Amino acid sequence: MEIETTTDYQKVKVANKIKKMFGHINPRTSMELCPIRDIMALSSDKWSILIFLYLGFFPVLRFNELKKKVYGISNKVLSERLKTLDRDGYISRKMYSEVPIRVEYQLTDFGHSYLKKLLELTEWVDTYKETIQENRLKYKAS
Amino acid sequence: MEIETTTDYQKVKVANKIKKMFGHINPRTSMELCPIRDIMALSSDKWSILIFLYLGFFPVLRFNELKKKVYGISNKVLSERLKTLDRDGYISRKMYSEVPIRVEYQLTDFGHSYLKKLLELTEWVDTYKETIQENRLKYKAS
DNA sequence: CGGCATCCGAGTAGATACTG
DNA sequence: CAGTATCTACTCGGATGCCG
Repeated sequence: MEIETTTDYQKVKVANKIKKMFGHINPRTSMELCPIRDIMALSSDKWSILIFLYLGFFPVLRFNELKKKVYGISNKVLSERLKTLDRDGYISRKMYSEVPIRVEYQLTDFGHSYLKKLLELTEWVDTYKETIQENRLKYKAS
Repeated sequence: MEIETTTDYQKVKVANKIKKMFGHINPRTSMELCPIRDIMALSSDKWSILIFLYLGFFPVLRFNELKKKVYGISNKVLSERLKTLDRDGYISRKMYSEVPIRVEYQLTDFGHSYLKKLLELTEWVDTYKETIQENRLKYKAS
């Protein structure tokens, strides 16, 4: 898999985007208070990524369906993640007071909007995952 | 900040992309072995994001320069992250055997390629960070 | 200067049991 | 069914000291 070189022009464009976002990039106090990093860390941790992907694939899922699909996740962590994603507006939680109780989760429009971007990053990683494996082997050998 | 609704057509497109990436999405054993999630978790954790952004903004940085900029990071963690990013091919590490020693880090073309995608996600978050704050307030109130 | 080794504390994850 | 409660285990981060 060949990586095209990034031109200086493109690098300047990237730098400008960063500058625009973090205009206050120099004063050290501002950057740490900036919420972007923490928001991203919450919505792109290893479990949340899977939750987003599954809800992007299956429009509606119940708690135990998610638990089965997001293999390896515990009740506790799934519950926490869903609560966080609900709180931040990425997913909606609908409870039906039947017996037994039924709760359905799905992406909101906001969540879909985020997933689109997350998916692009995921696709990049998918495209280059072998490259990364090779890089690791090379590194190990050196 | 208004979120445009995602059309059903777009949702199908997203689902297809996911299916293409995780064609083996059903057998529960495959998904967990899939390295994509772990690669993403490594390169989009809260510290790595800042390292990428700073190296995208300042083309070349030394260890202690990064440490000052990535405010709050410890020697140990910075060292670990840089090693991982170097191993995976995102950054290059050049050592000059002067006294005192000088080590320079910069993004590789591979790293620049990744940063471009990461930046798009970051921009999305930057655009909607107020929305997320509002969502949290609404959630708290409910 | 650029780390690595070591130790320690906090937080987080996981397993299990239990409940409305 | 959809969680919560509890406990344990463990990873991870932070601080410090040292060395080439």
